[in-house]
Amino acid sequence: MESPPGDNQIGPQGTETTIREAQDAFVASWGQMSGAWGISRTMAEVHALLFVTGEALNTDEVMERLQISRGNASMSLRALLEWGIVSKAHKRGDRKEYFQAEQDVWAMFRAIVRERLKREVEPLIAQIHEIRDLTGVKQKGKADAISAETHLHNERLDELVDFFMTVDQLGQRFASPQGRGLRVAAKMLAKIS
Amino acid sequence: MESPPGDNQIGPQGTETTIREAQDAFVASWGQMSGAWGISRTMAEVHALLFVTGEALNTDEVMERLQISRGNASMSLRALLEWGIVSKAHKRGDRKEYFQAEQDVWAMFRAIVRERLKREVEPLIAQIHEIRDLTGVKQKGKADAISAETHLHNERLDELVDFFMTVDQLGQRFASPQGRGLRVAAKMLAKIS
DNA sequence: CATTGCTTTCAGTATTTTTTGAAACAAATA
DNA sequence: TATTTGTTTCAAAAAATACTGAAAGCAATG
Repeated sequence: MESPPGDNQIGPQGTETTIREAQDAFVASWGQMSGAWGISRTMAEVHALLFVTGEALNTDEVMERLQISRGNASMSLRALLEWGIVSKAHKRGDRKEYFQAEQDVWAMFRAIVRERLKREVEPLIAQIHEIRDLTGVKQKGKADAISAETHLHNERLDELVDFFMTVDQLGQRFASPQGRGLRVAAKMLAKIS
Repeated sequence: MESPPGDNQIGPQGTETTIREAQDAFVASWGQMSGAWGISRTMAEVHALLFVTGEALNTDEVMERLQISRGNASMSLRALLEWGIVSKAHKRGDRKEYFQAEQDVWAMFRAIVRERLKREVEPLIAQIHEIRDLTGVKQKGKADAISAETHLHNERLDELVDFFMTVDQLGQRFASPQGRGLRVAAKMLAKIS
């Protein structure tokens, strides 16, 4: 069970324990980000585990490896399915359901962008629009009898809506399946000094 | 004190109460997003209030308007200062400190991007690098005696680091003061059908 | 259609995060 | 330097969130 001391490098002997250590470290790192990402620690950890092992695991394997309850594992896996970054798999001769993470990093982030637009950006746009209507519907024509204060208020909200609509459109483009092209564009853009 | 019924439109009479309603609605909407954004509800609400009023407010005004404690207001304001989206202001003849939100929406999001890169992306890159080193430092040369499993593991982490480094570079560009140009680029990119 | 194997749900519990409020601190004025 | 005014800190309390485990649900097999 114990690995030879000082053996944390490549080679036939220590490989498996080292990989597992690396996987655990990755799960912990990913899990730490959960707060900033607005998801639960477990959800991030389950995703990290599936991603870093690259395997299709069943609920019991996830429970065992992360030491979490069945309910927690089940809910986290379902949430990951809803985000579209984990999919179901089946093994012949096995009635269990297996789960595997999207392995293409860019595809994974496209799914996340798609989902965040749907859950955050688009509802916000709708809500700000409603709020905007409280102080007079947008109208290019006459400058009406609007107080200066109201005018500034309206401008602030309009700018915000405008920003989020731009983000939404850019995001949609990135998130679309054809968005693959953007990967190249992004890498080029990022490198140009 | 009471506004004429049915008067939620423009005009001298109901303007002030309507603006306040709109502001409160905005504060509530923004506050709802706090969870997804990984910040506390109060912090989002304080920011929303400063942004939507466009005024420089002092701690007491914020406490009163949002019905929160002094400690909470103080901590939220400091956090917003650290994010760089709220700044201090002083009024002559007044010893209180006033706080005002960045009003330029694009500048505000540049600050947020800058901060998230620093707090999330860059530490993640460093950590994944460390984890990557557990299973052999990146070396283009010889393909060594590495197991297929280790090889795949390494490839997964390398892809991830590569992705985050691209995001970091793109983000830096957007977040830089010269990133103003990107605003135009983004709007154009978003519109091209 | 009863049984078995597996998954989901959810009320109760535990944990984590956020908020409060009062004391300590700091800075300006008398 | 004492006093007054304003800000920050932080232990304790409250609130929100996440997790557990057992029961209910569902579907495949005998």
